[in-house]
Amino acid sequence: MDRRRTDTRSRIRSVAMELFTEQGYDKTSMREIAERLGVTKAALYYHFKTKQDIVTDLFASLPEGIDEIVRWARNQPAGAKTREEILVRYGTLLHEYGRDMARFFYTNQAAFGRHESAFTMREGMRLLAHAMTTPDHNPLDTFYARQALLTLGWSSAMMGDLDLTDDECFEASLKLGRELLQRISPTAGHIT
Amino acid sequence: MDRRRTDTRSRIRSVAMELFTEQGYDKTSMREIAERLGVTKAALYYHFKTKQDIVTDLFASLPEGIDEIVRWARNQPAGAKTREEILVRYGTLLHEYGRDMARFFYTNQAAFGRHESAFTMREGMRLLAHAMTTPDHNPLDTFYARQALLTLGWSSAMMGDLDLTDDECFEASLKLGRELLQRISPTAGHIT
DNA sequence: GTCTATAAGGTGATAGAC
DNA sequence: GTCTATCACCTTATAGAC
Repeated sequence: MDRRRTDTRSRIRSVAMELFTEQGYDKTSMREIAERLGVTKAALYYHFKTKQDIVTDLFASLPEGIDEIVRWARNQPAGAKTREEILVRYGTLLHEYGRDMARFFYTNQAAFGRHESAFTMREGMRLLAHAMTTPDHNPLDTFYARQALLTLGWSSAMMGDLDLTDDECFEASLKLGRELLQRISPTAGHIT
Repeated sequence: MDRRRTDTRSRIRSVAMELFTEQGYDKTSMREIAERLGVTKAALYYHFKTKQDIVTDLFASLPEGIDEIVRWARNQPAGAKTREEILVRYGTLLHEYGRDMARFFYTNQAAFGRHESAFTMREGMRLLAHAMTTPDHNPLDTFYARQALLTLGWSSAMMGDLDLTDDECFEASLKLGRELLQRISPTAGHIT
């Protein structure tokens, strides 16, 4: 049977995720991952060509999710309603991934700073804020849009120690995000 | 004259700051700092015992600033007015340091994760949110307080590319922060 | 798929001369 | 204060046997 063909691969994924969130991407070595797993470094390199590839694999569907929102938004009329829907979709996307993901990305920004294909939350957030302020992209409006989106990201990343469930955090930050969007000029995104 | 006694030391500080914000703390090596400065690594170690010491030195007055706010808050009556004043003081503290500092701390969280004396923005933010929700520390109120404080941090850290001055960012995020604080139960912090 | 062994080079940090 | 030289160790990644 090859039912277990991908077993080691997925064990690598989960151990790596564990260590990355625990101590950071840069501070976690392939040796460490291999040791906790009880295999050798070389075994890791059979499954993943590089260290970065593990991360890319872990969050493959995240840039896809962002991209999907952007594409969806393109076919919508610009305005407050679309802005809010983008916010909700972004929040839902992060919420589905869970707290570990958000914490991982928000704490390890430096690790994926200026690298070729590496996806960053910063980039995703900026893309969505851009879509939310179509077509004028007023700087102050963009500022508000970004802050609203960041509220969603941080809600999972920095509030883990509070006595609130994931769902409660999600809902609370969605409320805050919506409120921040109200600051955007009501005429933005409308043909005048 | 020993007027220039600290010249190299301060040049190290500014070059290190430059590289740290540019490419992250972990990805910047002592060799790199030394090279850009035109000195040897050993010279660096004359001025700073460790790499971490450079960072600690760069932001020495930041934990002091936070601490001062916390101490001030202890002598104030709990309630909405004190909460708002904490927010303003925190914002002003960050604003005075400038964008580079905020960007540095918000992007390099992983580098100072679980380390002895290393100050983290996360920790400072949590202390202040705790002070803002005295004495009951209701989880949802703490959530709102943290989000309000984070708004201030992000304004300098993630908005650098927008066509807004530092002052404009500061004022805009202060407005947002104040608004978020309104969510905190009006009775919080008052003797009932 | 996983192993041993090793390449090739980088890291923070120190000793001791000048 | 700054240098050269070096230590001890770690890193990512690969070749080739099993």
